[in-house]
Amino acid sequence: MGTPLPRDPIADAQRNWERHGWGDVAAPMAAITAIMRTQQILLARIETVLKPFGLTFARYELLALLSFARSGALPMNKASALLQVHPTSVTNAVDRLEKAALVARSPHPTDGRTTLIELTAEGRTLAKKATAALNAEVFGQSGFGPDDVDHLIRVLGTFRRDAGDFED
Amino acid sequence: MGTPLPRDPIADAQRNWERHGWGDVAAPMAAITAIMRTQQILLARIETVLKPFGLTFARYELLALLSFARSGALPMNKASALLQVHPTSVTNAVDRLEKAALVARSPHPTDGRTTLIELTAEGRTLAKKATAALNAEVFGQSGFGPDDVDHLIRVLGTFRRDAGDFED
DNA sequence: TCCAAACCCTTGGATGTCCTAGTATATTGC
DNA sequence: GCAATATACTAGGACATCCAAGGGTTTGGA
Repeated sequence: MGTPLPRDPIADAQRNWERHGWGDVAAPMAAITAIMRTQQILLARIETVLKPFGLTFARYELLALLSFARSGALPMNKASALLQVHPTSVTNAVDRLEKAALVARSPHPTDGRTTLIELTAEGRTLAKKATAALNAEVFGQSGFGPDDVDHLIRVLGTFRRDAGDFED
Repeated sequence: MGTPLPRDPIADAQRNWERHGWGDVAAPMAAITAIMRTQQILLARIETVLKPFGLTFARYELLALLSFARSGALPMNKASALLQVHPTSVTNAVDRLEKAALVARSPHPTDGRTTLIELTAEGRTLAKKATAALNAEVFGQSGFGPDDVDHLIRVLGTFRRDAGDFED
């Protein structure tokens, strides 16, 4: 959380794995650990950019998703599926966004079980601003070169498909 | 979280970005989002394997780290630095591991501020078993090919170094 | 027709992460 | 030698995620 370490702790872990006779899985272990750490770093950057907007990444993702919906509204279960998080996480996010008047709940016109989430005008405005900030300060300066970006998209896309995220 | 989606939600997001004039950052956005989602999938797999051992990933990481320490003991601040998590997260993990009799706190011999964490015999045994399970069920079946693993290690290693994780 | 099964959302609980602040111990500088 | 600063850990709070369980609504088969 502070000063850079003198050595890469993940490379050290990989060496430890090899030293203990697990050389056959040391590399995948290191790759997976690196993904976990990279996610942590990226999430921290994103949260830093979103904080001035009063948003967290979870809430931003929901706002962004709604802003792309044709009607500006989505059923909660649909949002849960598209964001690939547990339904209770959506409930949680909607509760907070609704308190902030960025989204509103409304009953589904024909299905009494379903609740629709809809962007408010403020919500739409804030989503635009937050997206501009993220594009400028995170996505536009990811540190990944174009070739690496393409490779990541391809490799992780295959991984996610194999994991059952989508069929496409 | 359920059935596979008909289409890749991240590819859809990338298309939405492009459609709204953010084509220059759409690809990095997709790559970063893919990293976040991949981390989520991997973490879920890991937690599933560790659950029978009564461990979470956070606690496992601490046990594994200690099992590689020469003396079998580490100062909490050292563990925090190596695991790259906030000191309070280590306090939290140690609290629970200590309750489970897997680690023990002891005072540092010369520095009264420092607390050492030490593996118990049970802790060392459990760490071995959990590592074997993770190697067999997660790292050994990551789904990443050898070339992809090497590429991920290299690209994410550069990213982490640039992000200030280490100097090496 | 009507009741069981399926589905949708919410509540409550467990965990983990971070931040802020507070207490105790070391180190430093005058 | 002592006060000011730095370091180490912990307590409390805000958020996020998941799981388990409960109450309301729909659907579908007997």
